[in-house]
Amino acid sequence: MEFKHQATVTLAEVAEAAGVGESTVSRVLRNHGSFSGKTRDRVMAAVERLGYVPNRIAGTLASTASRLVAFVIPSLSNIVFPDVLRGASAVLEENRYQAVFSVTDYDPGKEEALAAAMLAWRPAAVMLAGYEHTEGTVKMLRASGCRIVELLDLDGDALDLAVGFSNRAAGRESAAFLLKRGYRRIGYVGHDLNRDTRAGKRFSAFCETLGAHDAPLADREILAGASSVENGRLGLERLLARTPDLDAVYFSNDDMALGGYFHCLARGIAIPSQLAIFGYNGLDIGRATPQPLSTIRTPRVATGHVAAQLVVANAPPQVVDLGFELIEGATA
Amino acid sequence: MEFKHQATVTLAEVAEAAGVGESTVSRVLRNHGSFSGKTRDRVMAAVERLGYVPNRIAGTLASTASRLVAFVIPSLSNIVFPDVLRGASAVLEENRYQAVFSVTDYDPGKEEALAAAMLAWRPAAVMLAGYEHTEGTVKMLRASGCRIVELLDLDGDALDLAVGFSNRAAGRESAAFLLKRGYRRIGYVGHDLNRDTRAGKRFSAFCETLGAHDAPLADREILAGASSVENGRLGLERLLARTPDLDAVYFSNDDMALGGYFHCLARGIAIPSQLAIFGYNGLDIGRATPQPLSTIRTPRVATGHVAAQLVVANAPPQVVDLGFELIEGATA
DNA sequence: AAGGAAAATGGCAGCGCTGCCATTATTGGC
DNA sequence: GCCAATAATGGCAGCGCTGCCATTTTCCTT
Repeated sequence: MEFKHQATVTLAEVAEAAGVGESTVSRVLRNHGSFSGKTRDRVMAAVERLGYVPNRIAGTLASTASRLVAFVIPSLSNIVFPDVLRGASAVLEENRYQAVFSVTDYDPGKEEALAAAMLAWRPAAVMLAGYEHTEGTVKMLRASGCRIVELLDLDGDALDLAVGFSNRAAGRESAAFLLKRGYRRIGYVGHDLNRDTRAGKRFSAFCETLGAHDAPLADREILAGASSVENGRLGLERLLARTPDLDAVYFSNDDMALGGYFHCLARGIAIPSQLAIFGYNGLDIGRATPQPLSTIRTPRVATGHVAAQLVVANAPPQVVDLGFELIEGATA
Repeated sequence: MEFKHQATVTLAEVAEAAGVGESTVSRVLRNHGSFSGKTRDRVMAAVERLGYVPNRIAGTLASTASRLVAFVIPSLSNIVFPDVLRGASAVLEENRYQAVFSVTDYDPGKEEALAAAMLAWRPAAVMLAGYEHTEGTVKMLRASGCRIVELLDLDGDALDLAVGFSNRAAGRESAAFLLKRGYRRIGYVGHDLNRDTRAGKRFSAFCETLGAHDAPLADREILAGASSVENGRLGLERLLARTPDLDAVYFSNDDMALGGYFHCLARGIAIPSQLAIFGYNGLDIGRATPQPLSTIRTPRVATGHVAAQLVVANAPPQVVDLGFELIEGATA
């Protein structure tokens, strides 16, 4: 059922038509090596006339140098990953690299299978989210010899390149901020933390910080499934039903926090006097709500951007911490 | 600066190690043709032992059959396109196809350049947004012989496959709904319509329908740049400053509409009694706001899903209308 | 005008695999 | 136990390009 390409024009045909050798056409098209202006014109004319489109498959095989970059990402629903792709694709396109991707649904087993499938394309680099990979994935990536970029998480040991920030630090600073503001009865609303290990790291650092200041987490509500606005709303509703005297709630991210915010609006719960809300990600929408959301802005696009630049430049192994920014907002 | 792969294991080496011929290894790995169980085991053992990863570049070149699907999308910020990718990638992964993408920023010239770059990978299919392409793009795609899928727009003539719904119908139904609800002083807040031609189609059909019912568009505010919540807020603010007596506003999409909604919340404008708000896309967040957003829900994920299925099945040229759903909500 | 460096060009092996064909091993029927 | 099917298997050309090397042409110098 695979598609068979029809009569495509080849380099040899262009060479024939232009009355030059194959290597000359190749040199002209890649603008590499020397050739006369006259020859260039004749080649380009033939290319134009025949509608020749170089075959990168053949080119890549012949040169054993790849301009593919593979992304193995957990999700496309969580805006984080499209943002990373966006940052990366701008750089990659400029440098005539091609991005290929696949989505793991936060499943490490699937990650391994998809990483294997990607390696079959012999990419210049594989970009993955975070540090949590199966042993098999790590072994395979190591053996492949291609660059490995771990994104959006610096709490662990990098295999090769790593770009992002510390989720633990984000959790810590979020807690410190709420404590500084005087909140003591703090709850948490989150989504499935086993799958989203980065959210898990934020949460545990958050709790540790609270504990260290004698204000241990008062209650938590963890919803199955992915993060969403509706789950945030529902989560806060349940949490407050159980523990009504909270004075602040930390959400696993802005989507969830917005759900909480809407819940408060709908129930007439005064923010932040009656209940404070704190998110994570710094989505644009959080800055357009009647009260700007208190949150942490993460460098998602920049992460993709820098990661792609490192790959394009074939930079030596390194860890790049892009940090994050706490946005005070008006909800906490 | 391109990356050179190091000593990779080849089919020939596996064949050697397993003590069989190359073609046998190839047959075993692709589970195609006949071979004995004993041979299979020996081959698989050798594959395992050597850590062999097949080279799809070479395989694709040899078979001249591609399992790549190329996406040329306008944006990754607009949730629409990640949603389409999500729907498609699930199907593609199941069928061992690989997705490659690039982002045009709504620039037709860039679309042409990127489409050319994609064709160089000899994909089984190229997926593009809508029908508006440069002459060069169309010519090139046609000549490539690969499948062409136009997404999210059915108002025009399909080149090959098309999956989505009619934006004009969406605009029409939105207008009809507002009129039916009794609104007569209707305004519009939108983003750059020259670039986002689908939003432009909705808008013109919307206006035509209003005009046909003697309630022509009262005023409009078009903001430069991409759609965003903040632009929606700002747009409504400006629109109302100029034309305060509007009773309803149609937004180019839900992001913009949410901005408008937040503006009303912040200014104490009663929704929908004082001002009605209508969006487009049917984002989840619009259902979690205190008043659910009145909007049209579009089948974004399904569009990607169906498009991928058609490609995988190598279906004959056709147009698939997935329709859309009007969500009454509570803001209009 | 001759010599030599530099520029321009062509030829061809080979990247790692698949598809085709030829060959050899098995199997079953009577 | 013999012959025809059928199952297994190997050999090798060739997918379209690039990289290397050899060759030819051009352009200076002196």
